[in-house]
Amino acid sequence: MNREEKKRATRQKIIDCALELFAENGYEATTVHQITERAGVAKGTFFNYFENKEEVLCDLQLFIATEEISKLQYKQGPIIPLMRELLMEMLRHLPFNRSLILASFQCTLSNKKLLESATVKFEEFKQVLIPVIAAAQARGEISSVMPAEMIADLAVQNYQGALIYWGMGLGEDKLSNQVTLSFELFFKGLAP
Amino acid sequence: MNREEKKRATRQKIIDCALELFAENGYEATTVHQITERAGVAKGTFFNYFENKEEVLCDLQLFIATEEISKLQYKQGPIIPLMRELLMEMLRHLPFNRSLILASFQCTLSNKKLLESATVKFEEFKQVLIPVIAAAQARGEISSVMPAEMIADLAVQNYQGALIYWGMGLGEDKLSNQVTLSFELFFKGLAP
Amino acid sequence: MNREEKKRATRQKIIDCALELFAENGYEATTVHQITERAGVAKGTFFNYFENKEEVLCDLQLFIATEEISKLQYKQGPIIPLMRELLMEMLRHLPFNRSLILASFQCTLSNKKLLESATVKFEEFKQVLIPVIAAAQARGEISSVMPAEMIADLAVQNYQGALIYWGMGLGEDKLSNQVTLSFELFFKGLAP
Amino acid sequence: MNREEKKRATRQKIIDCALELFAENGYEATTVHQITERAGVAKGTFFNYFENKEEVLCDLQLFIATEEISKLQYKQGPIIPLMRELLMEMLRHLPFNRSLILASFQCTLSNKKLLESATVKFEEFKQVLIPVIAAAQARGEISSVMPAEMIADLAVQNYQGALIYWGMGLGEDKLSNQVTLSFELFFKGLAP
DNA sequence: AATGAATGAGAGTTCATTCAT
DNA sequence: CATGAATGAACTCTCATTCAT
Repeated sequence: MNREEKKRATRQKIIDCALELFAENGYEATTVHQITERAGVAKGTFFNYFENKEEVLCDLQLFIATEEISKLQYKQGPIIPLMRELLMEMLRHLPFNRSLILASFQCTLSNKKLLESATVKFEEFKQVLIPVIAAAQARGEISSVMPAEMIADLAVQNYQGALIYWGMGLGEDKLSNQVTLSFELFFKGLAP
Repeated sequence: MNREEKKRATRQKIIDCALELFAENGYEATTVHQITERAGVAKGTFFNYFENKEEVLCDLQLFIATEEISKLQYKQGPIIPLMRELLMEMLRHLPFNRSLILASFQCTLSNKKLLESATVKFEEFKQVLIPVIAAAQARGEISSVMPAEMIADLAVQNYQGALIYWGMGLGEDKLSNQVTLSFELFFKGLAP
Repeated sequence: MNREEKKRATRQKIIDCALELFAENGYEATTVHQITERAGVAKGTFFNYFENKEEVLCDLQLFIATEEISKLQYKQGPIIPLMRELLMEMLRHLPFNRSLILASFQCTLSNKKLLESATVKFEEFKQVLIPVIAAAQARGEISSVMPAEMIADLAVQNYQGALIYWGMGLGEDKLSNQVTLSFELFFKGLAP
Repeated sequence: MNREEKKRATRQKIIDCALELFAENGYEATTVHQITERAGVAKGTFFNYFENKEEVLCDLQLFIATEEISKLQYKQGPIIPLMRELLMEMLRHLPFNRSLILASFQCTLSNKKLLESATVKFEEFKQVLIPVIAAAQARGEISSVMPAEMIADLAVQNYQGALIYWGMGLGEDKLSNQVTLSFELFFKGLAP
């Protein structure tokens, strides 16, 4: 392992331990000392990699895999399998651990910047969905009773709701089942 | 205003200012000093009313009006109007303010006791819903493809999801619209 | 019980509870609130009787019954029975409780005024003893190897030592036995 | 001075200043701020070395040099010179300063753990003395009127009594004289 | 005389951050 | 680049004391 790799490894170790601890105790209650201790580095090392404690948050994976979403707009075909595929893809980027999901949420809510950024991402998600939904409506695949924008809103809400609900320890055993189920019902409701 | 009333007023003032500040800055970032300053009392006064900072949280209204829910089990009639009525009743106990809703969530997530209590409440909500849903299925009002428990799970998730989504500043202008919309789609999906 | 008596009773109740608590937790660790709570009065009442917390200390019985001591100088006869009588008399004014004795000491040491006053009292005790001892030496009752002042010093030290030692839970079961024993040996050492 | 030495120096400086201040104002009345101010370090530094304020006490020298005492049991010869030697050895470990002695006592009394530990040490001291005294009685060096245990009790009491008495500013100028004098009389009383 | 809500200075303690080594 | 001792602002919480009732 050369110097560059070692640095990346240290950085990642810190991030991983940080999220672990955030999941256990919450963002505010977690101290830099705890993080470095678990990561096996000195306290000062933390500040060689991050300007301040808040900055680790920005490196945490959020619930929204922006890249996956943006790919959606170039895809074609019936909306339902498309959405299923997208959801599965997004879930692949999430931790398969309830408290980690919840911790991500807690961090997001406890930090103005992060909350803002999450809101923006949701909004982007929605903007990508709208034309896809509108097209599906035009093709008669789903009901046109509601405007596409409203449906997009409900879809995003549905996605987020499933995540938090599951993160709280409720619902199906596997997150993917919880999300799948939610969207099954969702699309049934949208049947034309 | 006599002594007893004054006491109650002081206590309420502290609670109100606390929630306000939690909504602005989050629970952890809010200091007791800020709370008392805004409430116009001395710092020590806070601790005459609450054993510690954490305890104010317990006086905060959560998203679940347990009493309203438990009434549900004694009611009769078609499930959809019943649920609509329940939802409206529950919303009446919530603050009509996005950041207050979000702050409630943040507080819940930042405090183990509160999180536990919220989870329990959701579970109770679910348990009340299950027989109501099962009965509606028996009467053929809603689809029996999914077991009642699963539907109950999705209903609670839907409720919570709408609240958070709206709390983040997304969706409809009015919370009640957001919730109504969500459940409209939800019940459409459940059509037999 | 008339008004005046009631006042005295309240005052005494406060003093008693205070010493009790001092014995349990020490002077500094005892709060006025604890005292008034145990005494069954309101916090404010404490300050109707004492200017401040420190002042209760002054009302506490110390280890030295000054009055008894001063009587000594007018008494006559062989020194050993005289001293025995004095000691027994002094013990009668002490609490028969190890932790109360120890608490008295702790209070004395934790308060400059009280320490000063205790030192003065010991000095007075010594001054009363000196002529008595000198007279006994002149009568040949006790050894003249040591000057009277030195003997007086050792006597007072002996008295205090027995009290503290017993207060710590060590030595004889009964305080009077511990003191008697100490002085028995003391006087044996002083045999001419 | 390297890093490790500097650490030890800082720690010792804090301990020294703490005891100084305890001697001046007592344990409870001394604040961590005062200690660090006098030691010339920041307030936080105190807590890098001690978990809390109470912990400095544990580093304070008590009145009983346990090691010296335990050596006693392996020594032989007439008891009186043996005891003289032991006492002198023990005094060598004590501060030659009245208020420091008194402060040690006050700290001991103001802290349950410390009091317990001091009582245990006194008890140990006694247990070491008992066989030594019994042997001396068997050899006819000292009177057998009192049981060895009782004599041990009085010896320990005598030692402690001399310390406190001298600590209060009374008695001989030098502590060693006060202790020597006390034990001279003590052993005279024990003459067979 | 008794009450107890209000006060606020000040206590112990925490912890993100710095910087000399 | 890693270290960890030092920092000090800021925190929660305590409590003797006051004073309107």
